[in-house]
This record gives sequence, C-alpha cells and structure tokens, in this order.
Amino acid sequence: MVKIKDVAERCGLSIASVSKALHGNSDLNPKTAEYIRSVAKEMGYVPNSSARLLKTNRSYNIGVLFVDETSSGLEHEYFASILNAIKVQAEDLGYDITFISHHFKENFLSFYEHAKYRNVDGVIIASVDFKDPEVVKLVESEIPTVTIDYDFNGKSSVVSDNIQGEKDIVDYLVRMGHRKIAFIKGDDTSVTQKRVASFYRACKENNISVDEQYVKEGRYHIPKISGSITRELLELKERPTVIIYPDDYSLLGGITEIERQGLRIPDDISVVGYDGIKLSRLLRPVITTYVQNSIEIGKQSTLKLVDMIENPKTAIAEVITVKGTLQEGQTVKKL
Amino acid sequence: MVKIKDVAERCGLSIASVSKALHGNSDLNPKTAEYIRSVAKEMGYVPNSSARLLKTNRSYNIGVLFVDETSSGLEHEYFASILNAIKVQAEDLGYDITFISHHFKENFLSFYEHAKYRNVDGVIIASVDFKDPEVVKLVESEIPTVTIDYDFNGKSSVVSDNIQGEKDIVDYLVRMGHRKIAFIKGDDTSVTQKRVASFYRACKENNISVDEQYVKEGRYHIPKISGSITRELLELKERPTVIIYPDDYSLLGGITEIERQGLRIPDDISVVGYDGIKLSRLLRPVITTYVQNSIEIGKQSTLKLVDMIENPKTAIAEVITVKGTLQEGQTVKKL
DNA sequence: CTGAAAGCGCTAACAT
DNA sequence: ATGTTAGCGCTTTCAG
Repeated sequence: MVKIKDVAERCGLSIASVSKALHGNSDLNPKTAEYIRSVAKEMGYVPNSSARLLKTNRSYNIGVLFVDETSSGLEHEYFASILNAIKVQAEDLGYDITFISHHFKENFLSFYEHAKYRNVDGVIIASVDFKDPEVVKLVESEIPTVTIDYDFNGKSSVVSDNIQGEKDIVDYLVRMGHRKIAFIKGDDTSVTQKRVASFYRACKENNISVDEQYVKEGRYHIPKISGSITRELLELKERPTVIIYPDDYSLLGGITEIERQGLRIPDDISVVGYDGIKLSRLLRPVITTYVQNSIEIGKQSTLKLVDMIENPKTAIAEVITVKGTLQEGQTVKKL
Repeated sequence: MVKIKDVAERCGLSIASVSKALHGNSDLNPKTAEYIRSVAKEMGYVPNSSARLLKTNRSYNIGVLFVDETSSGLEHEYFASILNAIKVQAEDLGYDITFISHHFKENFLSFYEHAKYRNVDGVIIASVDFKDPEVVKLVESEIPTVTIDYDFNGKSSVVSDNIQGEKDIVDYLVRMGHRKIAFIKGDDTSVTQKRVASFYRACKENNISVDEQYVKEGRYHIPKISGSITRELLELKERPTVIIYPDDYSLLGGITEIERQGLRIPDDISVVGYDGIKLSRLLRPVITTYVQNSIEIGKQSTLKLVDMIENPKTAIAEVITVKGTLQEGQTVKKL
C-alpha cells in the first residue's frame, strides 16, 4: 500500500508538503504541489479514510438505519427507491453509506453504539419502529439524524405528505361522484394516523358523513388481509362504491377478491391505492393511486443530514414535507 | 468519547490490560478481565473501528458494488432481495456493508481506489457491466471479490442456475403439450447467453426444431419493448402457442398487449416469465415463472466472500450455482 | 499476570 | 515555501 510517506520520499519532500499538496489549500508553491500530485497519481496513492478520520473526526460516511422487521425492509419498493436516492445523493456530496445494524457476532451493539463504532457523521433512519428505545436513544444522541416519515419533536425529518395525499384522494373521489367511500387503514403508525385523520377531515369538508362500517383496520403490504377485508365490505347490505387501500400491494389483494366475486373494476366497484409502485402503471387497468415521491424524499433527507453535519451551528432542525401526486388511473368509475 | 485510556484510568490499570480484557484472549487474570469489562460497559465504552483498523488492517467491512446503470439497480426486486440477504448474512458474521461507488465531490475514485480508501476487506459485485475495465481491475486486484451472476475465470462467483432454469421451463412447456415456443431474449449478457443456449439445447432434446422467427431480441425490464415484440409474434401467420419472456416485468408488458388484442391468457396463448417477483403470486392469473432464489444467492456470496477473507490460504475460488424453482401458475394452458 | 512502548497513516499547529 | 512533530485510539510485542 502506497502511503504519504512513500510519495514524500519519491518527491524528496516532507510528508507535510505532500499532505498539503493533496488538499490543495495552504501556501505550497503551486508548481511543487502540482508535481507532488502527479507523482502521487503515478504511484497510485489513495488516502486512507481511517487514518484521516482518526485525526479529523470526520468519516464522510453516513449511516443508514433500515430495519427489516420482516427481514425485508429493502424489498418494499418505496424504501428501496428512497435508499437508492440516498445513495445517489450521498455519492454526489462525497459521502459513503454504511448500514447501521446490531453488528452481531462478537458483541451485540445498540444502534447508537454501532454508529459510534463506525464513526458515521450522521444517520438517516427509515422503516423502523420509532418507539424502539434504541431508536429513540440514537435520535436523541449527539449524532445528527434525519428520520423519514416520522417526526420526533424538535428533530429533523423528511415526511411524505400523507395529509395532502389522503385529501387529494378523497377530493378526487367526490369529484368522480362517489360518496360511499370505504377506507382500509394500515398498521397503527404515525403515518397511518395522519392518513386516517385526513380522511375524516376531507370527508367532512365534502359533507360526507363517514359510515363507520366502511372504515376498517388493516395492515400494510399484506394482500391476503386486504382481500378478506374487501370481502367483508362487499358483503355489506349497502356496499361502498369505492375502497381506498393502504398501499398498492393491498389493493392488488383487493382486486383479486373482487374479481373472485365476479365483480368488475371499475364498473361494479372502484378502488384506489397508495404509493405508486412501478407496476401500478404497467397493469391494466392502470391503478389509480397516490404516488409518493420517494426519490425526492431520499434526496432531501440526505441534503438535510449533510447540512446538519457540515453546518452544525446554522443548520436548523425542521420537518420537510414532500408532496406526491395523484395518478388518475382506470380503477375509479365516474358516477 | 470514552476510550480505552479512560477505562484504564478508572480501573487503575494499563491500557494494554484493558485491550486484552476486551478481547477475551491472553493471559489476564479472569477476575481482572471481568472487572475491566464491567467498568467499560458501565462507562459506555465503544471501540473505534478506525483505530483498530489502522493496527490490524482488518475493517470487518464488506464493500458492495451495485451499479445502477439506469440509476435504479436497487429498484429491481431481484437485486434488492439479494442485497437484503447480503445485509442479513453479513450482520450475522459481524461484518458491515458499505456501498462502493465513485465517491465524487473531491476527487473521482475508481471502484478499486474507493475500496482501498474505505479499507473494505472484500467486495461483492452485482448488477454491473462486467466488461467495464474498472470492474475488471477490481476483480483482478488483491482485494477478495465475489461476483454475482457473472463468472470471471478463476474467480469466485455465485450464479443463478440459468441453464437449468430455462431447461425446466422448456421441459414443462413440452409436458404441457407445447411445441411452438417463442422466446424473447434479454440484453446481451452472459446470463442471457446461457439462457439462450439452454433454450436451444432443451428444444433439441425434446425434438423441437426451433423456428427462428419465434426467437426475438428483447431487453430486460422494459414492458413496452416486450409488448411490441409480443405484437410481432401475434402477427405471425403461424402463431406460437406460448411465449417465454426474459423476466416478469416484461411478461406483464406482454400480457397487456395480448389483452389489448382481445386474446385471453392462457386460453388463446400461454406466457412464462422469469424471476418470480412477489407480484407473480399475487396477480390473477398466478404467473408461471422460474423463481430465482435471490435470498440464497445473497447468502452464499457473503459466506464465500467472508471465507476468502478469513481463510486466504485455504479458501478456493469457485463458482457456486444456486438453483431456482419453477412456479407453476395459471398462465400456461395444457394443450 | 500486568505494563511500557512502538507504530498503523494521517493532519495540522508550529517551526524554520 | 517547506519541514518537524505530536498525537488521533488502538493492538501487540516484549519486558518486568
């Protein structure tokens, strides 16, 4: 491994000069600096991030905490897309990404300990149980963090606009003539709470009195569950004219059930999803869904975190809300 | 930050003793060691991986190279699933994961340079252009690597069994009574070449003379392209009875086109995919496809890489082939 | 059984 | 404009 010392010897200069040349700054003779750089390049010199970190206390490494409760956080298209956007933006800013975990084997580390162990400059947190004491500890530590889709009071976060999203859906349905609107909730998280509240408020604004038997407790991403809830809804004496699902996968489960009952979409019943997975555009009919802007969410969270890392004095904690868009597909009938 | 020195002072012992206690080995008095550990824990001591690396030259960090040519490598379910499996297995072995990239901003680093810069112990490479000189350089460097779905002569790799996969599909179709089999290729990669060769061989074994107009050049993951190729196939005087697609997304594009022509699946024409995305089981009809074992692929590549890292003398370079399974869905008609 | 000390590669304050 | 040097936190050899 070629190190600064090697370059210095080859140049017949001190290691300090080489270090300075490599950083561009300082008052080195420009020609000397240029010469040193050319020699360094020729010798294939690559700095050692760990040695540098030891001196500077900056790793240019961002931790990403994506817990896969079901061991598959990354397999959710929404999160995979966010992660990819984080990766792209971080690379652009000169940061690398390391997953934060429990780092088993030797000794179990808490998320906070792991972040310290790897000296990450900050952590982006998504798809976790935000009530987990370990997560809370990390967020409240001295390490800068940005949470995605969860707002810790006084901390920075980037959240998808679930309030507006659910409202856009309801407003659209009303415009399409629907008033018997069924709503299937996802797991009880803050995201869900916002969507539920927004659903009720939007209905009220449109003078729709929500029929409580149209509001069901469901789960995210489990087509079987949304399928059976769909059946319950279809069995009601007074059937809803449209069902809002918690996500596109759940909607697919619903579609399967609806077709099994011999009903047609959207002629017999309309359906709306959430997320805007790629397939929502590929399938026929094209799915009507609220497309979350996962790329922007990943990008903004990275920008915010790096801002906090590089400008600890001036960066302010804030909640950044990212809007999505309603994709008007072919699964909602005009009544 | 609490460091070894702090713990040593609190214990009234030397830093050497603390270091030894923390590692369990050596000939420290067991009671002293236990005492030191309890103090360290109480003080919230967490080792510094960078300082340790500087001495030991081991980072317990694995680089992962996933290039997103279309900036979306991670959004392909197959690769997202592999990555997740790598993450889970690495964590279990006490390794962390860092993405290898070009690390822009300051100075552009080649993949090899980036791997050195971060001192990763090894790199897993997937979803890249394996002809890229940079990738070749990394693979041929002193850094241990495992490539996924590409076999560099004499290097370790984990590959999905594309030969068997394509053969299983053809054999199944023949058993179902099909002989007019159309085949749409993906982009020209080694994976595709294997599938194509296997397709021809399997046909031959089944005494089917392949009609060349049934074999088309396509692309992976672009439903529009597979859709238009599907149309070409449907326009032939002698239509095939079944179309094999390069992946499940492409199949979806084909289905859309087929239904647009007013044809029914599988009554009018049968279709087969590749990959086994989650949706292939959710949709109706359930898609007949070859399910790649992405979890096993991720797991095996991590195990192999760590084996090479930890046993450089005895670990042998090898190609590990991971079998998949044919998912008999409802898109192939029994003739 | 415990401690002293060298040194991993680098940065930066301070000399020269 | 260039060089000397201390030291970041840790492991490990060698002494005691």
